[in-house]
Amino acid sequence: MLEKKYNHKIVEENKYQNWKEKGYFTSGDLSKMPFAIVIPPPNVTGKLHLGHAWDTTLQDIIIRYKRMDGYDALWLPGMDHAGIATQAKVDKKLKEMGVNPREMDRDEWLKHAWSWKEEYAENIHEQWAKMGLSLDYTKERFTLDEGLSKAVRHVFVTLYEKGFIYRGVRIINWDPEAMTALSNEEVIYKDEPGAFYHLKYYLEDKSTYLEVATTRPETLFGDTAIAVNPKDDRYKDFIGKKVILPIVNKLIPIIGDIHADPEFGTGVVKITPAHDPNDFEVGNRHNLERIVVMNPDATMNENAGKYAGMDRFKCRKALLEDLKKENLLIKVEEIVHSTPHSERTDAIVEPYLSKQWFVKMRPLADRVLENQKNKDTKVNFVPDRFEKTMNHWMEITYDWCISRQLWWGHQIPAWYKGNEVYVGYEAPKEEGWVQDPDVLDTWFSSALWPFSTLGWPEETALLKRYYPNNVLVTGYDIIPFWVNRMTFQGLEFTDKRPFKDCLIHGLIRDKIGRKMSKSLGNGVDPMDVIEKYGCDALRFFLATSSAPGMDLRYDEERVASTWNFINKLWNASRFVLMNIENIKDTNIDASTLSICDKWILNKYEHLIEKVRHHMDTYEFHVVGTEIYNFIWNDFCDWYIELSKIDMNEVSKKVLLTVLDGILKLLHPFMPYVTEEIYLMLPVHEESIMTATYPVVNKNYFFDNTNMIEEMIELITKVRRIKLENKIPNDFYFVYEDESLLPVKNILERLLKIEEKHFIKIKNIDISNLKEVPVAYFGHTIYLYYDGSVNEAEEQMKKEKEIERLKKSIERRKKLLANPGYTSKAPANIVDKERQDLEKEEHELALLNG
RNA sequence: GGGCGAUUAGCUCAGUUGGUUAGAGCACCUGCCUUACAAGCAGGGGGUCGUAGGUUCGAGUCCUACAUCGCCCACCA
Repeated sequence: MLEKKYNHKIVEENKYQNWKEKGYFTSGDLSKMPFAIVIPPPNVTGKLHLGHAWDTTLQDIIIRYKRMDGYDALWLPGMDHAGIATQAKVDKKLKEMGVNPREMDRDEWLKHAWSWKEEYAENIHEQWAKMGLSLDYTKERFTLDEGLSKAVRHVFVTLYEKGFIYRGVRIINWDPEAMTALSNEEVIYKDEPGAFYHLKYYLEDKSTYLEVATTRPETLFGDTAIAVNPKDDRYKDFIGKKVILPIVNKLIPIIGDIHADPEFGTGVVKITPAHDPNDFEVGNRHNLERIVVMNPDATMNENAGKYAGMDRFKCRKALLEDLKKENLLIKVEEIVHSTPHSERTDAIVEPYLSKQWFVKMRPLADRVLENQKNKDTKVNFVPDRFEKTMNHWMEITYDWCISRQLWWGHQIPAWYKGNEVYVGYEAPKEEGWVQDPDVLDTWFSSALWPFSTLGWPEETALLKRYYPNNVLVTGYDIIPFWVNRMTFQGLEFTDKRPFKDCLIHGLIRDKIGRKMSKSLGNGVDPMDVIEKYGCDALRFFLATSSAPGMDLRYDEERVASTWNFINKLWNASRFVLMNIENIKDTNIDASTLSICDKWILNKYEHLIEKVRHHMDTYEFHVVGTEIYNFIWNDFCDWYIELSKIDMNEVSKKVLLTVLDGILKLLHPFMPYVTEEIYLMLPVHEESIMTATYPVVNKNYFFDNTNMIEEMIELITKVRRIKLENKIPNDFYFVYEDESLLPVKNILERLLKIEEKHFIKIKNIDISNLKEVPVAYFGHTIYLYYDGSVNEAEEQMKKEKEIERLKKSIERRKKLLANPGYTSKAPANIVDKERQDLEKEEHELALLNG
């Protein structure tokens, strides 16, 4: 027998290990239709947070549903080496141990990194298990494993040979802390207070000066021109003359270039081609020299003269002092401007001239845009508005900087010998070739994940069977980094979309809507939630608390209320199990069903229909609401109560049928508690995981169960009247016609009517008692009771009710008199309106006596 | 500057192709320890759906404008 209260700790113990050992998570049954999802590989940098819990819960729900529904369901697990993030963590750890990681041998450093990876991978495995995720571990991959590395090399070499990968000197985003290049997507702009420094650039003859406004004065050592707009009347005559670069005291030209916006600042802009992407372009147009003024760690280099060796911000301060002394600083205008930060280290990113590897994006992006026009081959975003996010990115994207000055990652398969470059799978045989020390952007390998994990570039059986994947589930914040790149690489290398559907969810926030972050200290560890409320409660909460694509606020009260729901299910199951011990099957002769049995079976079959539909459209919040309402309101509040009145073999089988079904419907959401209860049913499979997802049984569609709905309305109404009028329990229930006799027992029980007080109207003289007529669906019953109190109060209530009915009746009559309504609205809607009108007229007539 | 989302009960959120009296959880009020469950049961109160127009027989839902909040992208000398 079940415990009286649901205990998630006992229920969740040992089940995962058992499922895993029995091989329920393993895909590969070729007799079934394939269905595949690859997990978004978490970084091996730390603990999984609630966002991961949400993302993986959604996937597990889909995969468990499909598996029970007869598919060969593959959910492929894996992790991401997360280049810059992991390297930063490993470095930090080494520094804490008193070691300077940059002075280490690369191979020695990598040993530390791999042991870090092993440690964190184990943590992640433990957390996946706690979450109950039905991952096929036999196919687990890691982005740095041999097969995936081979895929990465193949892609690099192929794109290089096609001319889609090139090496060049460009302005890139430089992270001076991690000392590596970054892609645009890895730069986060934050509004921060700063200043516009207005400087004097004197003309060669010192006759006058031009006022230049800059936010980064320390880059002036790299100035090789100043620019004005050729159409700017204030300055156009200066074009071709020269100015004296402050402090440096060398001459640089004044050029005319449209980059200078007459509306912005002073209209005069200093040009620093090696430290600004726009200036770089200007420099190209005017053949300007590029002078790099900083070292990779963002200290000033020898081109900064006496400031060499200073940090860029210390240099700024010192330089401003000197400018002031020389009377070259006009003013300091305080402004707020957006400052680029590194996503991983938060260091202020320096636009930096540097030789890097790039992917030429235009042809790859155009192919995606073209493919999205074909509804049979495009990636279907859910909700579909997120397609715009991808398409917009494809329209404006420019070349992707893929080289990173790191050790943790796929080393670039390029070798140099003098000025010669070789790109290939293996090092050239001859002596003297040196491999590029850089590694590839983490996202370069992640972009191949849907197919590289299945053995590509080999034409493996797995690839043929599970590619394209059926659905990818991720948050909208990852679309630019990952979804977009998987899509163009998928199309380029497999000629197919990587996945048919892309289910997008939002971000998880704290109770007052803030992003969860370490600095705010508002993060919630899913393992703590599981400890307190259980995995099933957390999963159901996460999956059903928001509409697709919307953000989700973590609210512990709601998790607690989910726990209550599970407890309700637990106790309903307890009741059923207590009553069906002798039942051996669920075979029911339909002719023996009572009207109550029919009523619940009919509702149950319609539930299956709705649930399947919303599961297929990923509307898990609707599924949750439907199941919740069915279990709590229909099954527990009514059917179980009704079944107590006349418990028999048939109703026992109905109880079992419905319980069995709701456990299966709930299993994808709540794997543990459903398994626990399911295995106690008198009829069951080896595990609920191997049971079949409920299919609609049309034999249990009944269209004549309205009587139960009417009875429920009557009971509710009488209960209310009893409570409102303080009617004592020895009241009389008086009926006029005999339509209620079939449910006499039910009424007596649920309304607590004494048997001898359930009477036909003429049978007894109760004229000394107070009478309350109750109308329901065209019929009337009367309550008689000793009610000498509250005469005035009741009269008021009665008048209020009459007023309400009159208004409502008037509204309905007006509506039904409107030919536009009756001719255009659907017939069933109009009929309902007529019926409701009749009902209300009947009620009004009663109240008016 | 471009795009997207949100605005519904005290709080957190749902609301399917428009169907006319807008739902849930939590909180609140009343009455109950009824033999599955008091973390429960039986009832109840509470919203002019951000504002202003429009389309329609009918608008929370569709259109236009505006407001407030948030996010993304671009720019930022």
